[in-house]
Amino acid sequence: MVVPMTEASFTPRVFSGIQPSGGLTLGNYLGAMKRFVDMQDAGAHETVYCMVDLHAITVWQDPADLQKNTRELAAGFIASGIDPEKSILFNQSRVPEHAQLAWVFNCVARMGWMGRMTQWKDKAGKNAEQASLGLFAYPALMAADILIYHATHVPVGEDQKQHLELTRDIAAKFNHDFGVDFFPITEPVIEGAATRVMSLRDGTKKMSKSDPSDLSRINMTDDADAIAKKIRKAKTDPEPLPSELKGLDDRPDARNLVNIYAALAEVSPQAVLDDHAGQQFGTFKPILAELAVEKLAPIGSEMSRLMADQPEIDRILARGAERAREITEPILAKTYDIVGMVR
RNA sequence: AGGGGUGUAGCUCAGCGGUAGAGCAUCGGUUUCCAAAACCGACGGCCGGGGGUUCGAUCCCCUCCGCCCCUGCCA
Repeated sequence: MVVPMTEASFTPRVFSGIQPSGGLTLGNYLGAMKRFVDMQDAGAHETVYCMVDLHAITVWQDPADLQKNTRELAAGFIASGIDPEKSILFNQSRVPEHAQLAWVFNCVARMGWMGRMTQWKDKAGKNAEQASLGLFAYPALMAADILIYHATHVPVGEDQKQHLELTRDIAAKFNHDFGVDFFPITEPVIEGAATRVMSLRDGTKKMSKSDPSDLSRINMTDDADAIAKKIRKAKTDPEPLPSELKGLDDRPDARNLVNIYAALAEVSPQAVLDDHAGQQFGTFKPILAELAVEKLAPIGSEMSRLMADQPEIDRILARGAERAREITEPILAKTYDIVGMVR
């Protein structure tokens, strides 16, 4: 594998990872998976998608659950439209170069950089003493995830922007320290109209797998009845749908349902209002439920079909890892050369 | 490492020798165009683990584990 040495000649390549920590929701699907599929199908970049199990264990994971969640996430990727031949799909721990490059980056990154990460401060908080060392070092592993592929583009949500900045800092410091132009300065791909899917019980909170109420979220494994029920019980207000988006400004719950409809139907929110302005929720909800069932139930059943064939999933991931290593092995080897490891 | 505190339902806590209770959360019902609010109801706990005293331990004693605070040690 030829390692391109100038910005212009880096292979256009997208890397993105999702933690297999369980509970794929509609938010993951509309916010990430669907975009991953679009990028894959657009064909402008090579696409590398990874279940980051090594990141997951920065906080406690039950081993049996972790295995199940990893396979379920893989099933979710495939059911959502990721083609394991078009894209490279695998779980992180199967490609050891991630962890190996992360160690090198641990020695490039500075404690101070890590300590400033807002996600670290949020998650560890005042209990930093009992947080794992891995949670602190997390951003260095993430930088390795990206740079072991020389990824030029990474789709990032607002919450990951700071980590990508750090990835760029690490790449720049590495290049500077060793006097090379080896790692690309990865560009963020900011989603335009990012679909932020909010809780069905509280339109001001993000839809989350950890919300105590299962009615607050739609799981990708929910069947048609569950999907319909959750939409029927979703929080709303007493007003009919407005004809203009402005009318949703202070109606987070209503806006959320409109946004979900728009994302599922692949139209703009305004287009949804054009069709449904004046409707009461008693009318709108069943229509939305029907749409959601139509779009999501097939994905859910495909997931369970795949989950029933575990050897097939494992085979796909093993194959994905093989393909990944064709990229990562030469880049790690070159990195070791640069750093001065005798091989 | 030493001293002190603490560990009871998902969460915050009450109980303190006779095998547990509240609020909130969750779920269901009534209501409502659907929801929300309100009201009604339900679910939910080897009372951190082990040992001991006792007729009997969540409650007393010992020990282990986890967490919090202070001091020290190390750097």
